[in-house]
Amino acid sequence: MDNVKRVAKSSSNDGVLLRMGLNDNKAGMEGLDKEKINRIIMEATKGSKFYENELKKDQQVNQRIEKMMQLKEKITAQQLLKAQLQVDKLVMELEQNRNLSSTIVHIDMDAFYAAVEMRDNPELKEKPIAVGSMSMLSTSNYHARRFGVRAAMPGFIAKRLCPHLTIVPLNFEKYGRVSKEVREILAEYDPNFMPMGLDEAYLNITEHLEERLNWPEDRRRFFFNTESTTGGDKDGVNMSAKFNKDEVCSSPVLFEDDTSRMDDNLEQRGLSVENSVVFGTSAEEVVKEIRFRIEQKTQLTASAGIAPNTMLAKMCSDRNKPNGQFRISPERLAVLDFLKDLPIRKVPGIGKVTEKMLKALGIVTCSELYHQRALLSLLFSEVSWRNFLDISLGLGSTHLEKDGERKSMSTERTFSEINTAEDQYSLCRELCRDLAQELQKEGLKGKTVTLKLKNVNFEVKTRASTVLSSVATEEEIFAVAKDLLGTEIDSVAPHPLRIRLMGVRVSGFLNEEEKKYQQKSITSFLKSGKEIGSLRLQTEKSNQEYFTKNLQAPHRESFFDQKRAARQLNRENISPNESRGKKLFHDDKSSENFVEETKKDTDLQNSNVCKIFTCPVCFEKQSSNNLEELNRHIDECLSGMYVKDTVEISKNDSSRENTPNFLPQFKKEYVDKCQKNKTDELAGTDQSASVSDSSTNNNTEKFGQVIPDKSPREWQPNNLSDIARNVCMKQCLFPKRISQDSEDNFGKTEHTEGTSSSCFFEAKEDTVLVCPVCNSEQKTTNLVSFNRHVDVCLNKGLIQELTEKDFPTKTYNMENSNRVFSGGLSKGQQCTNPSQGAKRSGLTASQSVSKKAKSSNSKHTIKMFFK
DNA sequence: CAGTTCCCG
DNA sequence: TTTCCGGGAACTG
Repeated sequence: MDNVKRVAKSSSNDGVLLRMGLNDNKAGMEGLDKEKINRIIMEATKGSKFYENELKKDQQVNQRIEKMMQLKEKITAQQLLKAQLQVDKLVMELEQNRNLSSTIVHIDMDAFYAAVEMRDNPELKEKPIAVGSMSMLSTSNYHARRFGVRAAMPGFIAKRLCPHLTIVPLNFEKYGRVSKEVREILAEYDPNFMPMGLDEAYLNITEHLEERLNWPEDRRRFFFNTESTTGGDKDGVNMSAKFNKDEVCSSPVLFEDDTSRMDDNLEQRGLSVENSVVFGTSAEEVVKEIRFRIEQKTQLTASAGIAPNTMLAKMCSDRNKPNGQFRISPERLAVLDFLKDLPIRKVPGIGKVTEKMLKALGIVTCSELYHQRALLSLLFSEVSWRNFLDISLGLGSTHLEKDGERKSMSTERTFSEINTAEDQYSLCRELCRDLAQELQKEGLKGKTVTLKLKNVNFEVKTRASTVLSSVATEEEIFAVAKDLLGTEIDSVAPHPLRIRLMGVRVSGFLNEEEKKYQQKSITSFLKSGKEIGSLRLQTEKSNQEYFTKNLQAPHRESFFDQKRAARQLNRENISPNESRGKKLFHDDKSSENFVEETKKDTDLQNSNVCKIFTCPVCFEKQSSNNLEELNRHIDECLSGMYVKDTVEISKNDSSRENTPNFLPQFKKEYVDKCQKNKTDELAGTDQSASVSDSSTNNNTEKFGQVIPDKSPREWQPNNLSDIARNVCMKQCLFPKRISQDSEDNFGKTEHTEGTSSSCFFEAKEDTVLVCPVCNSEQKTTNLVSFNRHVDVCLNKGLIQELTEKDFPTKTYNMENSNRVFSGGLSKGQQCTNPSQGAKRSGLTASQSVSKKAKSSNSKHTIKMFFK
């Protein structure tokens, strides 16, 4: 309760400042006059619309926290105990699969944009500078940071903090060029390295390290660039410089690391006859070499982190910033030690909001995150708490997956207030045009169009619409977007819609197959069909007059108009190609003609002509005048799916008809079982529970240990061998988040109706579960019971096997357990290294079974999974 | 699927 | 005067 109150009361000013990145502990503000900075910012901020909105958002977060705290109050000791058990089973599994064999490097250019600008303009060197505009800064140099000037701060506020601040406009082209130079170097160490934006990258140097061992010294020797750089000496001896002699950013501190390597380096430097240096073969040396080469080539410094996975590497690169590096040695204890007092905010993926939520639970550091794992598993979604758990154990992905296909593309613009419909429509069209161009570059077509609006009070709204035929061209996107916009304009009418930002996004891209299908499908026919008298498909809104008027009306002179003019020019060049397809039924159509046409459409629509559509395939009159339904019908007609679908649907329906009779009884059984399970567990008579409960071991508590807690409530280690434990874990079910409205009993929390997220505790009613061990059909469809049965079966077999073969207890033999377990594993477990693969590596065993089970009506789904 | 929120650079 | 842009992912209804 204290917590609830405290959160609710927490001063809103603090909240806003936090939001604005001031108290942001992500980057330290060494020796700053924090008070003063905060005061200045408050003065510049208070009373603005922006500030009001920040307050509002802050309140929303507070409400979320309050809700969470209420939920927390309801959690019983039993629930927590059970969660602890389950989470700790998982912890053991995760520990077992911990992979420390990769060497991942995160490279982060120091104050990248600012550094580039300083390099290219000597006058800026000693000054506080920021890159961006008066309304927004992208980054600042370290000098400016001392005044509290930071990335993502509006320039005018920065100016108040630091009146001498020089603001340099962005020049992405230049940064891109520099970035490319850096990437060329990185590629030599890992051809598959993963760039993250212009100034960051991950490398997997595991292979390089191996090869490097056999390299001759000369291959690790690099020369100072005497053309244009300092040459890596702190005290000057500037080996420069055609030009740029004086403006080298910060003095490199390349060999200033902690280790004994330092002597070697000194030695190497001595040997290097003033202008070359040889790097060693360790990971640290490799990274020093990379940073050295980056600096020689670009005169810019980088920071780096070395660790067994990407998450850790990223946090490492932050440690000795700027121009430093840090390594976590690939040992479990080193990892845990690094995390011990690390504030969660430093973890990539944990931002302001999450930080605040966790803080409300008393969690600030990663070790606290670990200690509260059971509670978190009850308060947060599966994805979230699993992520928290990974964080607190220092687990992350150990390989660099190349970023997959793009999922959406968007463009948006901020401007000073626009409040007339015509301006808004033309702006919208312009955005669509931009977007269409970009889409075309990548040859993408999407089915969902999202319109984003931010009103003058900084409130953001998004409106989306998914259409059957995918869109790609300006007209196609605009056709959807203008409807969305129209709805919004109407919704505030008769008041004007006052916006400061508009954006258009296209998502739901077609895959290759769908593209093919799309091509031969009716789409183009349909689209042109709207010009055929009998098929008027365009639906128009009441604000249509605005729209038509708008495009014919003269425009204000503005940035956008200029841009539009430029684009128009551009467009005219490409339009012959672009619209060839559609000209089947059009004669030459410029956008003006298009407007005329929509107007006609509107007229027709308004006068109630053409209410009934006729399918152009089967020539049947359609009962609905809904465009989408018609489209669907036609698509189905075309692909012949219609017939097939009907058959399938009716089949399914009949099978569903059986369930109602079955259901009530089943439910009763279920509830009974839950009740029983509950008492079983408490009494410790349940077989699977007793395995883990029969403990003799009492480890001392240490953060991150497999068996960490002495508290009687905590899970205690058992005296089974690792292999037995592991198999036991394989069957582990994870706690389900307690939902807001589930204040009822223990068993019931697990059970909610069909479609809910609790599905993974329960198979579909009409499935039959077959135990993969004893091969007998199980009566229950409750996965908890089922899993328990399998546990029991397995343990029997295992214990037998263990006594027979006398396994060494220490070494865990995956192969063997797979064998023992063969048939019992589902997809997720075939992977030898679950949870460390993909960024969010999907489902665990029990989930994937049940999710599949749920998604299918087939009686044999579960059986299949055990094949 | 639609809408919103969070997070990152 | 003045508080960005674009993208992915997750959650909710």
